[in-house]
Amino acid sequence: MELDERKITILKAIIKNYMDTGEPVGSRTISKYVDNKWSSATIRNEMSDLEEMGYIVQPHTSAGRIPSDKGYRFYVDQITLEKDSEAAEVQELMIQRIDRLESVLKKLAKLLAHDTNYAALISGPRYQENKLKFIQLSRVDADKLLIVTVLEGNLIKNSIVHVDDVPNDEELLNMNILLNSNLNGLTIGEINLDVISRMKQQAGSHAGVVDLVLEQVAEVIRADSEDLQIYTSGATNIFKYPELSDNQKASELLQTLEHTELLKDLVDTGDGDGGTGIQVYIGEESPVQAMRDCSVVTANYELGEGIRGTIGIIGPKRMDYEKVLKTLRTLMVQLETAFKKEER
Amino acid sequence: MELDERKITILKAIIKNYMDTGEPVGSRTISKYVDNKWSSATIRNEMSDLEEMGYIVQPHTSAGRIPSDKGYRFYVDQITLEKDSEAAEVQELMIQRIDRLESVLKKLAKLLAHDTNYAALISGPRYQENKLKFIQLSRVDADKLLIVTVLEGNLIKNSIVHVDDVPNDEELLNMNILLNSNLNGLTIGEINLDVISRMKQQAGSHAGVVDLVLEQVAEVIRADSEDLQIYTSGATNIFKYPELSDNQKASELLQTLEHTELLKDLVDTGDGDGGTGIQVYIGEESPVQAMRDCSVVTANYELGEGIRGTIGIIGPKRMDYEKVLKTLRTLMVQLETAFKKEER
DNA sequence: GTTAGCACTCATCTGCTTCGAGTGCTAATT
DNA sequence: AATTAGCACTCGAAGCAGATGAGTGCTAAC
Repeated sequence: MELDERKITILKAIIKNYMDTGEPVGSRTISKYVDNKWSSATIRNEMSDLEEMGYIVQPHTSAGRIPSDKGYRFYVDQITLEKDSEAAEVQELMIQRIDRLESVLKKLAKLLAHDTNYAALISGPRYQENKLKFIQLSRVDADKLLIVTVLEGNLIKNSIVHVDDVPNDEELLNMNILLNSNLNGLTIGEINLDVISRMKQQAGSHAGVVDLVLEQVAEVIRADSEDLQIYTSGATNIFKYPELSDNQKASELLQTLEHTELLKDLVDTGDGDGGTGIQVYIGEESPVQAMRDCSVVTANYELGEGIRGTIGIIGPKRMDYEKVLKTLRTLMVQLETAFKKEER
Repeated sequence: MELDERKITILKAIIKNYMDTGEPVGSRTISKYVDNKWSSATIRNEMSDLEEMGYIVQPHTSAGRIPSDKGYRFYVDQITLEKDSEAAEVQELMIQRIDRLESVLKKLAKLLAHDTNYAALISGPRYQENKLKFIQLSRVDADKLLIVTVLEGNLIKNSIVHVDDVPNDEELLNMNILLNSNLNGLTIGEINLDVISRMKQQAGSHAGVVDLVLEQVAEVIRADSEDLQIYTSGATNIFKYPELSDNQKASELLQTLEHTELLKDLVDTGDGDGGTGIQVYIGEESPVQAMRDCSVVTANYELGEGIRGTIGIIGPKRMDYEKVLKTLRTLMVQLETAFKKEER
């Protein structure tokens, strides 16, 4: 059977109506929706065909139809086809200043959740290669040193350590030079025993401090590459959609959103394909079990120097794909622009 | 009427039973619970009295009784009286290393939620006086400066700024000395025009950089004192308690837990009274509207140098107060010990 | 090919009944 | 005087029957 013009119109009408109401939609509703262009009986016949073809389903015999995953998929593919040409209209979004990327991302997630009325998710930037760029030791207390570690991509980490034999100012200066000249540009794998023993030798009486510092640096780098940070926002928006908010489902979904490790399949896709790819997972397509009744839209951002992460929207299958896709596309542009500007 | 021995026994029995089951408890249940020491009829009479006195209520005529807020209050007061003498048994909790206080607190909340099966909340440390302790400028790129700001209490903040006229290494060294000698020990209020103009004068050709730095420092301090950080964990645990998990209530509660600003009344109490005070809010006693069906237990931690915050547990009114109080007490001790050790 | 008409299905709603846990009260017992 | 047995009563929960109505599929007419 063919998906002719009329079937497409009807399918779209069903999806649109269902998006609005969340209720199964019947033949008369559609008939009215198309200004009685076709009678309800005709619509019924077409619906019967559409059901046979798998685009719509009946929750039970005497109810209207709702779109199936396949139906949504068709709709989404249509949208992306149509709208890809249309230039993303840039709304004024307030990304004023990237003071701390992390906090900007959190705010962004909040904004996004509030704007769309769906749940938003954002993964903190992962840095492809954790190369050391800069290390600085300073004394902050009589017996404490502050270690500032800057990684490639301007990711900054601090730690404070207690030392027993505190170097004096001049020794500190030398040690900073020592550290930077030996370590800059290295990844953690490249800091081997050879490098370490050479440094210790050069450090002389303060070899112990070198050990401490290296331990901290290793910790910092490891922590960063292991802990994938994922922030969520607006999780409770799901209560706005009856089909998701029965107790069983809501609980499961919210629990999943609370546990970062369950979400990593959503943000881990950025490996191969390029930066701004947008994925739409409808129902069973989702890699996350608890989201089989939802749709998930994810977008990968990439902010130069290999800093990349993922932004996602989680909502009911009847989400407003058009709006979400557009919002995400716009956001990507803005985020990258803002970052470039800051970067200069 | 007097709360005699028997009434107290019965009241406690009702509360204990209700804690286990979450169902209203009847006279026969209690009779069995006390090994038929008294018949159900006697219990009924006593229950009638207890109801009149306001310690228990009937959800409806033909149901058993459940404790009222007043009943819980009595119970909790009893516990704290009895157990205050008992030394808190220190379980081995893994607070290995305070590398970043923030991340430790987050983990703690997670642990706590998991341990108790209630929702946990933790407020990031607030610093009483944001005095500057140390500032350091370094060049990290051809045209970018890293500003590290350490506040009293070893709170470290970083920012990276772009500058057009980058000072050379020697100038940077001088500028660091200039910044530290002028600003150390000052609060933001104390950095007035007088100080600023004096510094600019001394900075000579790089007065612009001073401006940039001061702007960042001000931002850092302001951001820290304004944004009260509150982390929650295990929010979805509330689905384990039927009396909280009907859709309306669960949604409201979860929404509240998502919005930091609604929680600040819970953590803001630390003003007057000393460090380790533990508060128990039962039902209507809670300062937060959405928690009128819950009980909330909060504890204030104080980690020297005026760093203080709050840890809280949110659960059903029939929470295991004994366990929660004990856990929190233990935690406070551990947290302070771990911090002291790190501090040395 | 389209549509009107009609019998049929089935989830939802309403009212009714039954069931039983639990109460309060009274009278008997200790 | 305190305790207890006994009994009538209350009321939510659960189950069932019928009414309702939205929506369908099918057939026959246009």
